[in-house]
Amino acid sequence: MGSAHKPIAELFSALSHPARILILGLLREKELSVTELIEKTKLPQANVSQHLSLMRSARIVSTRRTGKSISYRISSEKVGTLIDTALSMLKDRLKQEADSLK
Amino acid sequence: MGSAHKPIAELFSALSHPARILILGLLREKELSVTELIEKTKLPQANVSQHLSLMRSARIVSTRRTGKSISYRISSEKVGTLIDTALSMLKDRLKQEADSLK
DNA sequence: AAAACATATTCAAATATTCGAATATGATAA
DNA sequence: TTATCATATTCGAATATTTGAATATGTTTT
Repeated sequence: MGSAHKPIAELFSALSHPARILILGLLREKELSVTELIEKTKLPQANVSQHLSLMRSARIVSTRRTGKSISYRISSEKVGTLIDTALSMLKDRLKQEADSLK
Repeated sequence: MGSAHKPIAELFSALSHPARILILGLLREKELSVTELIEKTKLPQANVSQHLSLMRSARIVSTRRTGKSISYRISSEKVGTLIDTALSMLKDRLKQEADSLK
């Protein structure tokens, strides 16, 4: 298996902003419209739309029209896996730090 | 479980550069000195050192002195898991694309 | 058709990241 | 100690990302 470094880095790059992690956390529960995401995140409309657009380009979310609005959803369960693994690493660190205090 | 969005984003950020993915790929096989990493990656010394320093700050690699040189290694198998999951997502996409060509 | 609503895009300013060149530090060998 | 080897840091320029404000587009409702 060759050298997929750039695409891998791009994938992680799409995950490398707190607002996007927040949005993905919400989308993990259920698909949501842009308006709902704006309400739940308290972020400005343009900002939410920009982050969604970036994640859509990176293909970590996808969309469908649902009546008036547009719903976003996570495009693969593996996105959730990535976030869970990252979270698990952070927890490991906390445990390590606690342990090293004796 | 609270809102660890920033640390999670920072972790992914540390993974969001092709040179760093390349380096991590090499370190997955075995721990390597900076000199060895420079040779294997063909990247300039300062550049390698900068990327290593960044990953060290992000705690995805750690170091030890080994005789003359300093060896870097991946600080958790979960870093490998993240990369594998990302790779797997990319493969899924290729399959999808192939399938959608009939 | 006009108004209202939902979402996207553009633009420029602010901020952050990356890079190479040069220099600095630190350890070992002579 | 001086020289050499291995690694790190600093600096400024180039590039990329993020943001808010404004505007545009597209869809429904009236």
